[in-house]
Amino acid sequence: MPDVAVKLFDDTPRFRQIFEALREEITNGNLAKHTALPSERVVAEAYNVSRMTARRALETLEAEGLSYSQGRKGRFVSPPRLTYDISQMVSFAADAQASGVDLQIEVIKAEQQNADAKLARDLLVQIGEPLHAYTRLFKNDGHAIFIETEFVIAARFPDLLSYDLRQSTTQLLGEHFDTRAHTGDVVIRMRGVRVDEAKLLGLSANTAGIELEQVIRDTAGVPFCIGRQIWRGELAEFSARTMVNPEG
Amino acid sequence: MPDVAVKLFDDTPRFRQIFEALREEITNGNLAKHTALPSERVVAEAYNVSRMTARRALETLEAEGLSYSQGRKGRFVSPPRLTYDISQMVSFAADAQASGVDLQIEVIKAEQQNADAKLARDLLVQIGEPLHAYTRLFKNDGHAIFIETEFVIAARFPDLLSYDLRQSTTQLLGEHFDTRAHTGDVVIRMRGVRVDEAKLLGLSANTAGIELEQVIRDTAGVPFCIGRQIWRGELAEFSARTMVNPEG
DNA sequence: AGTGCCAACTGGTCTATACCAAATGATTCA
DNA sequence: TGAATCATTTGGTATAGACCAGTTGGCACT
Repeated sequence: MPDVAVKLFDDTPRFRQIFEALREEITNGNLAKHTALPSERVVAEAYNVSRMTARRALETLEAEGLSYSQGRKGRFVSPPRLTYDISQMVSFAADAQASGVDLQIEVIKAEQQNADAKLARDLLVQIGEPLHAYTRLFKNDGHAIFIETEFVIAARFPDLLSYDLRQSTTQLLGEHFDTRAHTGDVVIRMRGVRVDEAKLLGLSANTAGIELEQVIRDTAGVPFCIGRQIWRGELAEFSARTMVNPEG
Repeated sequence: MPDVAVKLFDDTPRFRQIFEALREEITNGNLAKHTALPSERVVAEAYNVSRMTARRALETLEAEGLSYSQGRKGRFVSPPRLTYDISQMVSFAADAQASGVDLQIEVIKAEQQNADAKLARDLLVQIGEPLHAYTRLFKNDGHAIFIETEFVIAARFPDLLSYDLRQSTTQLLGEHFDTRAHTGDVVIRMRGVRVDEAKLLGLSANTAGIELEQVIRDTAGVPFCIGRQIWRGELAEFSARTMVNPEG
């Protein structure tokens, strides 16, 4: 009766033992990235537990960022994290492509909107001001990593939406509208992803992600772009260089 | 048969409907922060579902950062997020106290360690170099928000551990060792909390938190302190000011 | 008034089962 | 060759029970 023996000498939860065993497999490098993990039912039988316990173990892997779920397709080994340097005002797209990351951009939506109270405040415009709003899905190796929605003042960049948005918009605005990003404010927080976001990112609802809000200003200090990103939390990390404010 | 009627016209999962109902209660302001939420069994009976489904709804609240669990004490309404400005090199402690946040610092551990490979690299010292290592738990209103472990070069700050560590160490190092933080590198990522961290933070294992790693340098550009923080993700957000690098 | 104990909570873990819908893959038919 | 079909496998949701171990509050005894 090996099961009983285990329980006598190890009171860590069963699901956690299984989780640790699976984690070993991944971190050892036995399983390459994007490899399929055993299914809930297979794990349940292999470790002689109920499916719910096996599921728990697999979900814990996901919480640790070691695997990701593709709905009813199965679970897969996560690739290593991407790093996004937020203290440089280059866009993630430009940055990633420069360092050889295989990046795809998919335009989900592009439309004209009117500024709500929050957008108006951040962009220093009146409520109701027409804005271009476009949402794009960023993928690495064909796997979704984050969704970004950007808002720019339509009057300043009239025909922006007629350009191909599957590229760095920082570059687009620089080349065609002579507007260069100079300073910005960033806020990073963890939050649960919404249902629609979860669908695009290919993860189950009720998972947490990292939200990144950016206000971008030109050389005159005038804000011209608001960006809101929601990242798969396990696939990214954000770096910054900081400095004591010289004026105190 | 109201249950059937609901199911006919709303196919969102039952646990999600309950979650949304509970969320309403909180965001409406009907429930003050740190108020106890109904228990799993109470919710189960109130909504006529099994306990596991009620549990699921309550866990979703937690994932959204709207509540926190205190183990077998119950679940409670979360307070609003704290903001930590990472682009200023003032410590969170100094910053928080200046803006009137009720902050308590608890020293968990303080000891001498030898630098491992990673610490040695970041601090520009030899592997094995003696370091002061101290771990502190930061609380707001009596509720844990993050754990910080700092590593400083022992030779440079010989009797640091004899001071009261329940204060901003940035200030401590400035006052007693004439060392001022000038530049730094920060990395932010989401990750699952470890079992020991979960215990200190008062949350269940397998939850995700935000890790913040800092390298702090003096006015000469020499690194003298490594800080590693793990935050309750739902209780914080991190802001930064960014700027295009003038030298390109 | 204090103390210690016990019963009634709480969440944490786990089993065994069930049905659904999406995805997959093999088979069959045109 | 190509398209439609169907059984299998997948994760998602849900039920109804069970036992355990911390927490709490009241009750009885000092």
